[in-house]
Amino acid sequence: MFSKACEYGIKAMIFIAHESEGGNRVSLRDIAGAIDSPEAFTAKILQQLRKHRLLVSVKGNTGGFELGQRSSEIMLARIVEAIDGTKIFTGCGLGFAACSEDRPCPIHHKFKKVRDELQGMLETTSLHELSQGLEVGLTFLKQ
Amino acid sequence: MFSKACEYGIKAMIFIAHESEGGNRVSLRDIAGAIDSPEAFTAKILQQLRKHRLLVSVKGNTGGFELGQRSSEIMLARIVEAIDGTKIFTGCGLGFAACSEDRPCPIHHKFKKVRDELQGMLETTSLHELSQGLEVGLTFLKQ
DNA sequence: ACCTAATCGGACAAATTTGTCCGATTAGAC
DNA sequence: GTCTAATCGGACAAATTTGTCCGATTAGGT
Repeated sequence: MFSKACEYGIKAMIFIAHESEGGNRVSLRDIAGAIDSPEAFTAKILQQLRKHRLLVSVKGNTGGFELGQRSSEIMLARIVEAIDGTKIFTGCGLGFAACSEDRPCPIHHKFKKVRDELQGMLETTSLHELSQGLEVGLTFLKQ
Repeated sequence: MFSKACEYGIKAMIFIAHESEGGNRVSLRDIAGAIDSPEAFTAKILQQLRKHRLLVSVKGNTGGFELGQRSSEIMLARIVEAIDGTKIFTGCGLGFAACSEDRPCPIHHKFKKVRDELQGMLETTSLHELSQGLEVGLTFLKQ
């Protein structure tokens, strides 16, 4: 469904949101440790998120990452878009570039319904909401 | 969403269903031509589908492929399963192997809802239904 | 000034997915 | 029997995704 990079990206953003409720900056090492991801690979993904302004980074001795906006304003859809692009929201289920209402593939209408529900879910779920689940111990970022 | 192999597999099965309404056998060459797929790669995918009894193949001069069951009995879910496995139906949105109701990842509940709708769609959509759209010119296997 | 701990970026490596090639086998048509 | 057109299977190649390494830069602490 999502790429590995996107999975790491979502986990990282949730962790950063959770840790920086009090405005704390988080280091790459802490992030990779918290979400069990390869550090160098995670760094690449955080760079992508920074370029999309979802993160702010600070270099130097006490540097690290913070959210680029308030956690309640960052929706999952923005993270997925930044890493995997919009194909998951708009792409054809059978991979056609020009599949459309006018010239639909055989599964177009049925697939669109599911795709739209996925997009709706991602567009309405904020990091704030997800970090709260962590806070109260209802959900987990590690297994 | 689906792998390229799975996309080809679905297209191929819809085409075979459509062509063999009258019991006609279809050659690999015809299939790959009809769905614009690389012939040798498509052959591998058809072998997988045959091993899962979704197809029957006949070797020799007048050989080719036919459906292993009636088109109304073959649901999309069986094809996806045969090629991509069941991870798309049961897998965690963040990639955890042991994500569950007991120890859910942060997006577990919201993701499960979408995943279940996808599965429901695939479980209730038959090849017969899809080949009818082709027949009346409402849908297309090529662009 | 120097040390240290952090991000940044480019080049590289490994793994997976996608795609190709070719020889072996099969069976119908003549 | 021979020719031909088809599937079958294994080895290989290309492309993409995932992951690693390392040197450069940055800035705080002493």
